[in-house]
Amino acid sequence: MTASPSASSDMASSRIFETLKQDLIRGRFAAGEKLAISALKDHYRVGLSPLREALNRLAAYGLLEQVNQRGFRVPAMELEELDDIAGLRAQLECMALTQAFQAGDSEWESQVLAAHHRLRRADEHPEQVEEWEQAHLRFHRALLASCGSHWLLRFIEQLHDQFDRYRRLAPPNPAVRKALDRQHGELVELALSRDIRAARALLDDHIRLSHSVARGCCESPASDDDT
Amino acid sequence: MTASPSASSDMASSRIFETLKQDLIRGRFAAGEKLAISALKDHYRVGLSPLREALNRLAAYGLLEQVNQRGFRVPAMELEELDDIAGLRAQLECMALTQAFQAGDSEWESQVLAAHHRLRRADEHPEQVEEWEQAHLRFHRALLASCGSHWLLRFIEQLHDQFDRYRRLAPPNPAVRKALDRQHGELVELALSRDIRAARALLDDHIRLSHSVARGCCESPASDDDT
DNA sequence: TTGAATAAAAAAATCGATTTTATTGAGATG
DNA sequence: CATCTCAATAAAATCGATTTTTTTATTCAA
Repeated sequence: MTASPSASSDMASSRIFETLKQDLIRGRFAAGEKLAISALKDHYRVGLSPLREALNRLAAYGLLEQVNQRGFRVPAMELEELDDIAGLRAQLECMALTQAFQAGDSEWESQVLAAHHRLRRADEHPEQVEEWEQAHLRFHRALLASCGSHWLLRFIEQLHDQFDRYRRLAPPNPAVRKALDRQHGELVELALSRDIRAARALLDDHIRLSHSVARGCCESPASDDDT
Repeated sequence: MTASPSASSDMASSRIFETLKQDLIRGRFAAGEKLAISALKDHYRVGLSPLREALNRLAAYGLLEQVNQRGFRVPAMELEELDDIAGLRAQLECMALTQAFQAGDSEWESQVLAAHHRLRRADEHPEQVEEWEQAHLRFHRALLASCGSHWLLRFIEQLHDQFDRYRRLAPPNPAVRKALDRQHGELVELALSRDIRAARALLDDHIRLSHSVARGCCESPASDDDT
């Protein structure tokens, strides 16, 4: 482990929080599923207290729902919500992009370039899915990092996690991946040239494309008992 | 049960969460203060487990900060952050307002009128601060409720709570209160006439006014040891 | 006097057990 | 046959005690 600095120094509740968060985003649990706390306890080899604290944090974050005296459940996945998440994500990220372009200095440019380079490297190993996912997340983070608004970045991160829950349902598609990657490259160029208008349009397209892919995959399970 | 559905049926951790949340927003704890868990336990008469779960949720919500093995602390209050919160709040609320005006039906209009009426009633009793605060929050909620985006409303609520932490520091000011209340009335009229442009400008002013008042109060303590 | 090392105290985090609440299913009743 | 009651079971929530970590206080050497 080179990249993650504070993995072993964190307390148990933080570790299990991160692990559970990733597993939820990766779709390891079925949507709507009720979490059996003692089963989680055994599976993740953690005590009850750290586990419950992590579950509470995840509920506050929106990756779990807490029902009064009935424990925790994985939120249902609905087409309507995906549209909401994607639409708002596009708006907020365009907002942040504008501010990032206006405030970004050369250090920001360097970080964007570096993150893009790592993303391209990760692209060379399609079998290492999680590596690419992390590089992808970090690229988008780097692009908006200089926007100056702590809270805007926080909300965007939250929406990104929510969006990924849906996006990750879709099977890998090389053609789409290729198109998205071209857009990443173009975004870097537009960042360096500070072309706000073009970059906004491109980022909007970028999210729209991911959205439509996720949408196609989200529809099918819902229409099972509906058509 | 008509008005307060799940007040007494909630479990202890939810009750203490709400109580602590209100106390944090009301400024009962000093900014930057470290929370002594066992003191809280005694003060609120709750057990350790529900208390810790509530603290974890509040940290995920952004009303507390958790330091690795060092417990919880109240976030510092900085002018810079207030500006961030107010600016983003204005942008997100204007966004929601536009969508609310476009999607709002007559039921929404009724709820806005009802909430405004309750706010005016609460205004008649300036000594009951909390009543007014609740009515005020509910009015702004009602105004945006029909915007159609669950996640946008969620973020706006979160920002509102953060903003109130700052706003509540300022001493009551009848003149300001009067100006704000006039704006509430004008917002209702513009909602009924669906004048999006004017309403956006007014809401922006509304937040800007609150912001400048809070700003004036936030500056003084910071400049104590700085000038 | 300062500063590192260490012991004592306090606080946070975690564990195991208990209490409370929801769920299930068998038997009674209409 | 459906529905209701009530015990039995399972699960969630909470408690009290223990373990781990940090903070404070103290000692001793430079």
